[in-house]
Amino acid sequence: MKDKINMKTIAGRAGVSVATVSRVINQNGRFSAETEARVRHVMEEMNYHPNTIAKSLREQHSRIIGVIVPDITNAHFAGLVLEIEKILFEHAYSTVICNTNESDALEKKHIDALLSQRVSGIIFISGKRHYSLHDVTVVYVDRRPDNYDTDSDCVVVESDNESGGYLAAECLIRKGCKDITMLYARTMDHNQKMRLTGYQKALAAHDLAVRALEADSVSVEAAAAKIKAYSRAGNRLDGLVCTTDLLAIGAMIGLRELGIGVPEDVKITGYDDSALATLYHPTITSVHQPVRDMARKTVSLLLDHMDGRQKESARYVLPVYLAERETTT
Amino acid sequence: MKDKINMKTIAGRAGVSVATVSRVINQNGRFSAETEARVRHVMEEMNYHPNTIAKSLREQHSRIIGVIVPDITNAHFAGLVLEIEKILFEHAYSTVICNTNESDALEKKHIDALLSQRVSGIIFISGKRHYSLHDVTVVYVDRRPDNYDTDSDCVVVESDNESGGYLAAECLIRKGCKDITMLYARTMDHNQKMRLTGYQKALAAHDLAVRALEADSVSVEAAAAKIKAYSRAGNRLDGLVCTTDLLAIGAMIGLRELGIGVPEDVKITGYDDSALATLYHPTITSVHQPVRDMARKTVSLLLDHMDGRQKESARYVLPVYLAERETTT
DNA sequence: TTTTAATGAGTAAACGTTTACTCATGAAAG
DNA sequence: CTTTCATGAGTAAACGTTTACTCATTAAAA
Repeated sequence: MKDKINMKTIAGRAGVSVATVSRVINQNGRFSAETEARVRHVMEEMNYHPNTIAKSLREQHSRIIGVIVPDITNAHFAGLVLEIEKILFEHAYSTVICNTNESDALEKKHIDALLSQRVSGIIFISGKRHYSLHDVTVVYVDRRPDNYDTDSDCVVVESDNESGGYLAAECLIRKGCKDITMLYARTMDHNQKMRLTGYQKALAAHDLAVRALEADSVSVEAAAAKIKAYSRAGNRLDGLVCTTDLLAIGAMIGLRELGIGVPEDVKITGYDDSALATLYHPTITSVHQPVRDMARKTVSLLLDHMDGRQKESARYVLPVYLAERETTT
Repeated sequence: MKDKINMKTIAGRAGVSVATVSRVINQNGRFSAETEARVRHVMEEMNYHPNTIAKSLREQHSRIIGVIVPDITNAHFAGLVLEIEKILFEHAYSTVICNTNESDALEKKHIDALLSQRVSGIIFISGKRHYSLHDVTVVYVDRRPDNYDTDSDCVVVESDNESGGYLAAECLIRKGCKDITMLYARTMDHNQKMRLTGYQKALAAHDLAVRALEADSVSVEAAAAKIKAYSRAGNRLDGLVCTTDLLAIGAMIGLRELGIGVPEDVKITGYDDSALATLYHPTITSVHQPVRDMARKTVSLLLDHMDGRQKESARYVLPVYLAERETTT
């Protein structure tokens, strides 16, 4: 094993003390230009990388942010992670990713591991519960924790789900639909509820009857089954607001099997504006969430709270828009 | 600021020395059952989490693995990351995610940051270049680095792209296609080339003419444009092997605009067996890569090399299979 | 009873940084 | 010529662990 190279090595080779090397690296205290040049040269030569672990120990913070996400495979979450990681890296933070696979036990384990790592902060993407982690600043994005109301010191960044539901429903109404239904999945979190609320408000505003269908799960099969059952039962239907692009696709598959055309007979909206929405045939009208803005806001809030620049808890709701496509023409 | 709790705090409260606390935590040396109970109780009580940073500094390794990925948004990469993170976590390793966005400069920066963090290992997902990082063990997955041949100490896990190309072509031949073409994207890496090779071998084995189309990029639009131009130029076509599901979808969109039916007039295969393949209409026959196995193999190789249990470089090629669906019926 | 061995637990050094003190040098000010 | 002050750079403590040495106590062996 060849001997470790550390500051002492560099200092020795450059004929200075470790303190001076540290000062050069961090552009801190005082040092002459020629000292700097000599130190830098040796560092290059030996391909030296300052040991972040020792630095973290000394400085008492790790410059690591933990990101807890239910499933990185979900395109919407992946988009958020991508942006968050990018922005954090620009601020010289590393991102450690934690997949919980929706398991509470796994989430707990991940949190413990992050606390042991003395992460500078934690971002929960679509986190269900609010943990009051005393020593570390926490931001929730994409979903307000279920116990939001009870506990106050909680920072949340969401998109405007109620408006999303409203916009989708309003679009169908504008296109002349009279028998509109919403299709959501059984596992209904706060976001889904808000979308439902928006949908209800839009219909009420136009004196239309409010109906809703609950699929057993957020899957193509469940959506197809539900919509087929609904249609076969003789219910009239010419507009469908889905809480997810996947549900919209499932619905279309179900309707196709019944020989019902989209958008001729039934117009449909999805939610999330995922890649699917533009690739599918017909292309899907979908509510677009400002993923990049959400990531930006999340990171800036996190950094502000970490610096102590801001203390109060807050909730930010970012605007959405409707991307109109073939399913509503 | 309330005072830090560390081993000394715990030791004091439990009436033992820090060494004993450490031994209890790590189940190392000797200690009595009642001492253990007392220590554990105090730890619980104070909600103590051992400081990984100090531990890492002392033990000279971080138990962090860096995963460098071009784009976490790509479903295939996201799947790999998900599995890798899961397996690593089971082995008590953390995963720090590094998106390079295909930028060499960013990749370099990420590598420097990882080396400074003294990561225990680095996994390159679909990495272009092979870096000889002396101090850290490296495994490449999904793609063999371009300079693989020149440098020897390099561990690679791939799936069998040549077989994939062969299987896809063979399926079309079996279904009676005579005028078969491959559609690939200009940015052709080693994997794409292997798929092309497999395709060529299959056609040659059945004495069929080998043709290939190059789309300007791996996008729906480029694929649609290319396939329309090819068809309008009067070329016969009844089978199409695409190197990506996205290209397959693009091709179908282009053909649809020309009134050409899939699979009646032209049969098509995709590659990656992404979510799109089963959701699209018609569902897409696609080559399935063993993502989970690749992740497992990658992690086990990494751990073995880190332990020094294995030293030699190696290349592992995992088998693929063809998921047949509507586009080839 | 004496010797030997096993057990439980403490002491202190080391890991690689950062930074509060310190100090020598030389220039400017008196 | 003395005093003051800015500059450049070194010394050593601290961050929170782990672990090689200790050593006292007690049990087993002789």
